[in-house]
Amino acid sequence: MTRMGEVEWLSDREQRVWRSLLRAQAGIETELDRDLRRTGGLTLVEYGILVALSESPGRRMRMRRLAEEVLVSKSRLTHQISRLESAGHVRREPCEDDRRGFWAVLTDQGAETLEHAAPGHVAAVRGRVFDRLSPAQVDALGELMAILEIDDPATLPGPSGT
Amino acid sequence: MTRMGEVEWLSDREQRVWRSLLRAQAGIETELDRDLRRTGGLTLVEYGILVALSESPGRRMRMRRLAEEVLVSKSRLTHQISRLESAGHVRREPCEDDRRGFWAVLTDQGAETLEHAAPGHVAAVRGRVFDRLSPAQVDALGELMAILEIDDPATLPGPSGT
DNA sequence: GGAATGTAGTTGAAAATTGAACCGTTGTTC
DNA sequence: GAACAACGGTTCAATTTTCAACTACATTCC
Repeated sequence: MTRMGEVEWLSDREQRVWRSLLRAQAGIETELDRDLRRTGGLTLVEYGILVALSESPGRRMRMRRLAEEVLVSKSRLTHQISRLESAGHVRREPCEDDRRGFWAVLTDQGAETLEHAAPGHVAAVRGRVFDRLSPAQVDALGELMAILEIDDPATLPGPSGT
Repeated sequence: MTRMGEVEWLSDREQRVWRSLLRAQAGIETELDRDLRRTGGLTLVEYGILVALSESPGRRMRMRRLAEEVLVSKSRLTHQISRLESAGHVRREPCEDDRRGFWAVLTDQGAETLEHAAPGHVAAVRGRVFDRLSPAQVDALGELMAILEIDDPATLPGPSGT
């Protein structure tokens, strides 16, 4: 079907699906971000960082790990944490057993901010996504996103898998 | 179910789906952007702009309309177009019948750049999305994204609709 | 026709992001 | 144990994005 040098174009159907996907993506992100910023005083990424920390043992996480968790570059995380630090939401602590490393630690104030922001954000997520879907559709969405979130196409089951 | 002042939290299932969604979103965007930048010398947004123009009659579009089409702010579009203009991909033309307005016009060079970038990008989209899904799954994805791309929850059919 | 109001698009400065270069530490290899 | 690669994290400069004015034209309404 696909020959060397030839590229199989997207079908009309795929084209439409792809554009819907892009629009849905953009819409969800910008709306939730705007909402969260307004009601909770946080960015979507900042929120993600605080959540990750709050769920981690000792409310702390190494920078590298945290960067992977929230899917941002090392550099960006450094800046992000600096801002959160000067806002009092996070504190940096040197790592005992690896003197290159630092812990990003959620402060009480940060936890408070998070708890304050969470209900509104959850409501927004519901309104933007889950309230629109039947349970079956949520399942379908979960299945699809599980496939699409994987970076490496090699480790995949599925139609092209066998 | 939902009482005043109370917020219904996400179920475990929803939580997992939500995180998958976020990761899939981020993964798709950053990977396709990186790829497109490397092989085509364009940003995902720039690509979107050129595509929109190429498909519009006269290869041109008013700024406002274009901004809506590619889902960026007016301001950002101005800058974006300025860059594309100084790269020779786009040209601005004053609008005859509305002297406030401008056309963003795709140049031949821009069209060429686009055509050169497209195959690689399409291949990347395939690899990142469609090759991983069965036709039935593509249909399901399309249905879901069609629901989620809509901004205004009011104009919705669906489970909460009646 | 003229005052008010809305719309198209730009500007400019502040803030955020990127990417490469960098520093100090850790791990590995011989 | 010395040399060297790899890692964790920051820094700096360049680029991009954002947000709030702002200009100029268009539209409305009396």
